[in-house]
Amino acid sequence: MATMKDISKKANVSLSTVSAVINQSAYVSPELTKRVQDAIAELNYRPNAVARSLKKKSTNTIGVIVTDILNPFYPPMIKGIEDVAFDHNFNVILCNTSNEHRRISTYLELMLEKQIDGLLLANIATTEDLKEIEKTGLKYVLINRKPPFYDKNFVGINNILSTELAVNHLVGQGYKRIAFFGGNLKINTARERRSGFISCMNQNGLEVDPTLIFEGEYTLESGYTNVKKMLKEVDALPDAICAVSDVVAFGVIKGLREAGIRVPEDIAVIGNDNSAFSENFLVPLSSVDHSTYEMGKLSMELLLQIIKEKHEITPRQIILTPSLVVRESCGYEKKHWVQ
Amino acid sequence: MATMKDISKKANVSLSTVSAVINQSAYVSPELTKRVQDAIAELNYRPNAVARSLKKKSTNTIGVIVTDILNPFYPPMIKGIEDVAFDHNFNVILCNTSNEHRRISTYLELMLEKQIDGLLLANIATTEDLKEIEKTGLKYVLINRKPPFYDKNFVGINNILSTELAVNHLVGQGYKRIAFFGGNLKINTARERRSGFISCMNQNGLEVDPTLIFEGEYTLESGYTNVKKMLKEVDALPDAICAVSDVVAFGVIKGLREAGIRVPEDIAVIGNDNSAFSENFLVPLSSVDHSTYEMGKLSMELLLQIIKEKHEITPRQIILTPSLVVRESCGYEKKHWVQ
DNA sequence: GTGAAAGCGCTAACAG
DNA sequence: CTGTTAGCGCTTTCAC
Repeated sequence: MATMKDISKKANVSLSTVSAVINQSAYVSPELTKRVQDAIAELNYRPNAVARSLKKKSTNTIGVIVTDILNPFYPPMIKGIEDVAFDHNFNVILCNTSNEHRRISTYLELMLEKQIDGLLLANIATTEDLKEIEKTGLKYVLINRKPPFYDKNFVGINNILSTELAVNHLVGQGYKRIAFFGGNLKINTARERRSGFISCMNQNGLEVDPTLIFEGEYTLESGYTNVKKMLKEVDALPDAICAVSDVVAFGVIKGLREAGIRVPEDIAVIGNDNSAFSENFLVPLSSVDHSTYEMGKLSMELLLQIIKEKHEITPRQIILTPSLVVRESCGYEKKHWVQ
Repeated sequence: MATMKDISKKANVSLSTVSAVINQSAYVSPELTKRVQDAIAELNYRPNAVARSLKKKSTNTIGVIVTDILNPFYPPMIKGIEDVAFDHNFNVILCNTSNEHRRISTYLELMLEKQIDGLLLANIATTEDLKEIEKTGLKYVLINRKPPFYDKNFVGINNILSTELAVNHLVGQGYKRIAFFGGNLKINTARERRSGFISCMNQNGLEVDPTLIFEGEYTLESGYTNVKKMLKEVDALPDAICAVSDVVAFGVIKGLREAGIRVPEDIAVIGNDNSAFSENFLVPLSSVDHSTYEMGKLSMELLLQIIKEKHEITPRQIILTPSLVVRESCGYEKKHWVQ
């Protein structure tokens, strides 16, 4: 691999002149410029980014940590991140914890050693995790979930509104006895969506039956086991189910079907987050779109800003607005009866 | 950020002693070792990987280039790559071309400048692309697709066998008039799957009707438009359709359903590659699994070997064996009538 | 405007 | 076994 030195010899100029034409950081006479450029072309020279990084103390590289790339929630987000990174000549190092929480520390150390310029983290929900991140001193922004009282850089969605949209759709379709299949209440999104559900039910003058509120995880299994539990324990089944996320809704529908209960004919189901799988799920799932691609984009843009600012910039929290996506799982026709 | 120099001062030893304990590259007396370790802990020192890389000319970083991370084909592969990278303290830089072919060149340059140790590329099918890759001089392995006459490092699947498995399943279910919805014949996998189809039909003593062989792309749209075309132009519809990939099968099924044709009651459909979407597709899709996670893992392991070898290692091509996955789209019960 | 020289943080000879 | 030293390839003052 040719180096700057080779170029300077070949072009018969000094190192700093070569540097100046490469970085356009100072005026260089046309003749010298051309000589340098020719030499670069001739030797097929490419600047060595690691040497440059060592000197400049910046790598044009960011890390992104996600819990499970197999979860359809992430690919659009990652794509969003990567797209703006590409436009700014940044590279992204992908860290997939595979839900092994302890991998995070290892990744953090590796990133630190690699001198990345910033970090994007999806679904950090606990104060302990946050502490570990803060300890690195890296610039970062959190995506989607956040620890309690977190007031720094963040991009996420209006979770309360997301369940309100879901509930209102259900109510609009004529459903009244609505169950909620929630997530782990240690996670802010689960708490917010749950409270959105309750307040929206109230606002619609609907009673919320506490035996129809389930806690769980953001997994298909959780939806599945909870629905089985409901089928066994609850006397009066709901006529609709509002799930905290699409994967949970998937589990719900699978459980329902296994029990011979039809969706939406017998029970309607609505998801939340509009995963890529939902459009063509066994029964096309009505959901609430979270524009995760946009989340990825915005978080990367925010991070770029933070990186570029010399002085501490005042934190920004970007909260996106979700939107309803009507498909078939809440009864496509029923709508018309009601309105 | 503390440097080795800080450590050496604090511990009152020389730089090389510090280096020796960090890299365990030479014997250091227990006392000195301890003094160094204490200093490291006290100053919260982390070695600077970019300085090390500059010196060692190796970055413990690899790049992976994929065409579209939104395609469910990739996440398992990426996970496989990332998992073995993690185990070897390597980081992976993700490059998503978003199907913009020209992005490849930019990524290649960026990677080169960043001095990555190796490159993994999924779905490179043309000689031109290959040339560009070769020009970088980087160590690399190709995944899934390969250009004509390519004889270097590669990991993929036995494509011929994959369609044979599909056809045999169809035949076993009692179907005889079978259509093939293929891919772009510029791509080796499409060619191989097509020839697997034809030869397997022959071996089963079945006629292949040329009007029932379609060329297309590896997209949902392609399956959809081709099936519409078939419905319009073909007099005697097939009783089964063998699709070149799962997304193509998705398009086929959507088109069929729109036309009021039931799957599998009226026409059976089988996919190929068993995407994550297939299990819970509108009608659970029978398919042929390609173990893409395994492909990712093996390709990364191969790349690691290549990187470590001093001298040119003889190329290896790893061809995985696909396996049939029976779900509902080929008639679950029919099986029993036939056998 | 151009060139010489110092140094980013680390590794690896090489002496001692 | 420990310490000194010379770079890795680049950027950036600072003289000229």
